[in-house]
Order: sequence, then C-alpha cells, then structure tokens
Amino acid sequence: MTHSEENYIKAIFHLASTGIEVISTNALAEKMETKPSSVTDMMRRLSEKGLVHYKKYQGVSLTTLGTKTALSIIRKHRLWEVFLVEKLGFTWDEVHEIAEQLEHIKSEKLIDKLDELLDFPKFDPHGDPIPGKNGEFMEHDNQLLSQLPIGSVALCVGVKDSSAVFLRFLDKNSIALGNKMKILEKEEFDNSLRILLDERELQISQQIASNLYVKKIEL
Amino acid sequence: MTHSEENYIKAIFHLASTGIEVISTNALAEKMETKPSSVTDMMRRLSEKGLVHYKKYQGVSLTTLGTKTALSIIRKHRLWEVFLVEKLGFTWDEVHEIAEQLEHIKSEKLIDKLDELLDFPKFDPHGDPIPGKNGEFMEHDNQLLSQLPIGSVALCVGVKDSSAVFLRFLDKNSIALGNKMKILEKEEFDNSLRILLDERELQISQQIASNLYVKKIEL
DNA sequence: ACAAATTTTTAGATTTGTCTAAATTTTTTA
DNA sequence: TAAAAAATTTAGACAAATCTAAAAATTTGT
Repeated sequence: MTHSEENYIKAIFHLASTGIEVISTNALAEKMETKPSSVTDMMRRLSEKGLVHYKKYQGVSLTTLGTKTALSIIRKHRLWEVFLVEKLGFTWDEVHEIAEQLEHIKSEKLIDKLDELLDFPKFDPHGDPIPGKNGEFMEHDNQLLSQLPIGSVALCVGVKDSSAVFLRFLDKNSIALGNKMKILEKEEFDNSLRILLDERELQISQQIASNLYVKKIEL
Repeated sequence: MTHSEENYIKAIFHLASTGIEVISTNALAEKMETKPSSVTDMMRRLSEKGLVHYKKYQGVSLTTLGTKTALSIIRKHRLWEVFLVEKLGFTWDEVHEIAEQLEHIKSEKLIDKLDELLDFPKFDPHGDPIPGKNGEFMEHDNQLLSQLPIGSVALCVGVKDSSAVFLRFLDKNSIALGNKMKILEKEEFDNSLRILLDERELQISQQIASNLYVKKIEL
C-alpha cells in the first residue's frame, strides 16, 4: 500500500466513525483536501484491492479488510504519538504532524516493540483509544462536557478536536486530561458553562465544552 | 526532497567515501539497483536543485549542499539504528531496513530529541560514526583486521560489511564490537588468520578479517 | 414529473520516477 | 588513429497521483 492509499483509508474510517456509514465522493474530497475526480480514481483503485465497497455514484465504505487496515494505521499513529510525548518530551499539540509520517513505516515488529516500550498504552495523548494488535477497538463511549447536567462531577478524559490551536488554548487555561471538573452553572444565553476545575472557577464557552470528553464520577 | 532523491544523494555519498570522487552513471545505477537512464534523469533533477555537480558524460559528485544533505540523512539513519537496538531490543542485523524508512521522516526537532534520548551516541550499532547536528563527520580512521601484523592486539570497533548475513555469521561465532583480539598467526596459503578472541582461539578467513574494523592497542 | 441544481464521473493533461530501445559520446584496442 | 566496445543520454512509454474541464447521473424543487 502507498502512503496515499493509507491516507484515504484512514480518512474513510474517520468519516465513518462520525456516524455516516456511506461516504460521498465530495465529503471524502473535502477531508483529503483534494478534488472529487481524484477521489473517484482512488476509489476505483482501492476497490480493486478489496479495501472498499464502491459503486459509481453510490458512495464508498470500508470492507472488513479496509477496516482492519485503517485500525492498524491508527494504532501506529497513536502509539507513535505516545512515544513522542512520553519518551521524547513533545507537547500534545506537536505530535500529530510527525505521527502522520511515522504511521506509514512498515514493520509489524517495530510496532509491537514500541507498544512494549510504552507499556501497552490504551490511550494516546489526546485521550483517543489505541486499537489493539488484533484490531480490537473501543469507541469513545464518553460524554461531552456540554452534555452534562448541572451539578455533575466528571474527569476530563479526551479532546474531540485535537487541532494544535485548541490544544494550546487548553494549555493556556491549564485544562488537561485527568482534571476533575464540576458543572456549577449553565448560561442560558450562550450555553457557556461555569465550572470548578480542580480548585479554580472557570468560564467555558459552548464551543470548548462540546470538544472535551468527560467521564462522569458517581458520588 | 522526495524519498527517492534522498536515496540517490545517500548512494552518491557512500560511493564517494569508498575513494572515487567522481561517480559514473553506471556505478550509481548498480548501487541503486536501477537503470542508467533513470540515473541520468535523476542527476538532471538533482543538479537543478543544486545538490550535485553534473555534466553530461562527466560523472557526478555532491555539492557542498549535497554533502550536507547526505550527512543529515545518514545521521538520521544511524540514530534510528541506535534507537532500535538500545531502546527496542532489535539485533544489529535487523535494523538497517527499518532505518531506511525512518531516515526519511522530516522533523529536525524529532532527531534532536532522539539524539538526546539516546544520550548523544557517537557510533551506530555497526560501529559507524554518527554525523553531528551541524555536519561534523569523522571518517573511520580504523584499520581492518586483515591489515594488522602478527602479534598485534586490537579492539574490534566496527564492521565494513553490515549485511545481515555477515552480522549473523559474527553472532554465530560470538564476535562482537568491543572484543579484544590478538593475531596469532597468518596462513600464507589463503591469508586466513588464527586469532585469540577474548579467551577463545579462532580461525578466521581473509574475507572476514577484511570486513572487521579494529583499533590497535599499544602494549 | 420534469427542469434545474448538484454531485459524480470521464477524458485528457501534468509530475515523478521508472522502464526499454535507439542514438550518441567516450573509451579501448588493434 | 580509426573501428569496435562500452558507457551514457535521449526519446518515448507507463504507473501513480493529481489537476481542470466537460459529460453524465442523481437529487431537488416547484
């Protein structure tokens, strides 16, 4: 498989995991920042290789093989991200671009050994689950901070948007994975939240709250 | 730079460091396992980018920029090899192929941090020197085992041939970097050597002896 | 339901890196 | 030193991945 093919497979997987199960040519073109005609060409190629189900004008979806392939790439990506943060001291907003390159390195053994070096992590630095060696994959079953009722107490366990801009915003406001937060008040006007973050009181916009995954703590 | 361009630059550097300073199209084609016509095309491209000196029918050599580029790629290759052996437990005969992929990862910061993680190693697992961040490079000033006079005592510091076959042969005979060896006798017939390796007496063919770098110990 | 709008595909071109076969230049050698 | 041999380059083709522009299919709206 070429890098480009792997990137398409990954993109289809990510689109599919947002709910849509049949992905349109245009949606994929936008995700890949390319033209629809290029997508059509690539879908023909991936279809011939048995990685996607594709019928002209009918959209595309991953085959079993395609899904397995996608999970393997995502596993590599996320393990490398853990490595970059845990072993090399990168910050969580720096690792994505480098992992985009490292995920294409071909060596089963390399990934197994990396997994071992990192002590078999289950989540990447953004809180996203790392698929297992044999394709086991836990979806985020977490709620978004914006969905919690007032008074709830929860742990921050992941980010939905893992763009560098958002991550640096969180750093600036000392919001990190593992923080405990309590919803104090929800502003009716703009749905912003007043929360207690560890010891600190904080005002958080709806935008922010709907990009933070949390795990409710029962009291 | 593309992977392919980087591989050509590296190949030219390696050919140049065997003594030849102007490399022929055919020599490069053989090294790259490709056709001379492909080499000609690539030389035109690399020449336009200012990486090589190239005049039709006159052979090719690296520019200052080309040499700097080659050293940077070799630095990455060798640091990754150290990582694979030291941190992931690979054997020295397994690392070359994986490092061939990893050397193309683009991130200055990644390599600096890797260098630091590995505690700024000066040699790779085969005893080859690792170029410095700013292009400082020490050539092997070592002698080959085959060049030592009878009676000399030396440390094994590197391998000239780092093919997996040769490395596994060394493993099988418990010859490793750091071993102390004393030349006991040279067989006139086939130039094979009888050596004392640590405690053990060993017969070594000329082929083997001319692929082991040693550093003489003054007594 | 049928014309208009949108989406998708096809056709043809471009770039990179490769190939084969033919032409050209350089080197060898008789 | 001129013909033969070897090395190198050019020309033309191909595959991968992309693009633009045009054609075709599907969806939408009245």
